[in-house]
Amino acid sequence: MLMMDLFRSYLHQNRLPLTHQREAIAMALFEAEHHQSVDDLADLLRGRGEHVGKATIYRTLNLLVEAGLARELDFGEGFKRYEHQAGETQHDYLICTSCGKVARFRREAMDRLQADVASELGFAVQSRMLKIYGFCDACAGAESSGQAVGSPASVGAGPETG
Amino acid sequence: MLMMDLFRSYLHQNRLPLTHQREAIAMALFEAEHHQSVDDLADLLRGRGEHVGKATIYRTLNLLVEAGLARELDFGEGFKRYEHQAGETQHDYLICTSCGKVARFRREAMDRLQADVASELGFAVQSRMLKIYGFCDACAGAESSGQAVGSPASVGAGPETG
DNA sequence: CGTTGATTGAGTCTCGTTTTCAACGGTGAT
DNA sequence: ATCACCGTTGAAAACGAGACTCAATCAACG
Repeated sequence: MLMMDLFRSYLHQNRLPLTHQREAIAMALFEAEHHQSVDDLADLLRGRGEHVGKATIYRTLNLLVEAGLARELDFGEGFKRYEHQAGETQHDYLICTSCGKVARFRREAMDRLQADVASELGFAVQSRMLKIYGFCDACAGAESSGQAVGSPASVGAGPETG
Repeated sequence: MLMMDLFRSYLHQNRLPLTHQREAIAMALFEAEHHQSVDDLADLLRGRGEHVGKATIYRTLNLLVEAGLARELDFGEGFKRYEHQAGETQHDYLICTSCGKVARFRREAMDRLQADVASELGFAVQSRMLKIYGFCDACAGAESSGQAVGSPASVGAGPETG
């Protein structure tokens, strides 16, 4: 697997040992289709009969992020999620504040806009995180749409409203 | 002050009392120019001779967010920040991963892009959070720019890399 | 193989945020 | 004004994600 080779290469070049645990954690993340939490990964590994401490999962995920092979995500759930970064181009997120569904999308225009703004304000871009919050198709029907001042404050899964 | 009136109105319509603490906290946030942490606000209030417990600050900030008068921000510092939402239009953020400086910007194109994507994917937008990470002018000079696989993993104030 | 130096993991610690609960205080009615 | 109702307050405790500790373990290289 390519991703695994890249990880091995990263470890080797930084004189870090490739342990059984690191391999198992990286494999689990690389094989996963969606963004995984640390607990997700712990469960997944336990299911495979692997004994891996959570501290090690945290440490290995940080390694993978440093290696550029994974990205850290925060959908406001109170804990982080991780997804592998298979050399894919940057993508952005739509998040349903009702059911929590996350959809990914890509727009060239977004990259251009980012480059324009950055050069204008004198920033050298490293990465970005765009999250658009709202209601997905399925959830749009219901919802009391408590709009700001004056309503019952029925905001559900309150996102990072910024 | 307009913001304060809106808050009063929100409380009244929801049959919630306007306490001295709530007024003090809201005032402090409304008067603040930049995004404040809970500790910032606690210090500020203490400096004014107001005795307000942190639990109350948290609770009042949540109220303000529900009222649509404040927004919650997370710049990856390990704690949340809040800024008042004075009916201003949506804005986005550039964050220096080296010194932590935060710059705000606005682009019409961003709103259009958001609307396009949302309608295309069947989402009803509530809000968004766009954070562009990179190095500001001042910090761009130094930095070993540890680029992904193979380098010393010298990632500094690692942002939400997603 | 043996040595070296980093990793592992169960448990502990940290710290932001939430909850608890008894005392307190707005608010609207009287 | 006064009262009663009901939500608020705040100190302390609880909570939870994530980082740290340290002795035992293990990968890697000669």
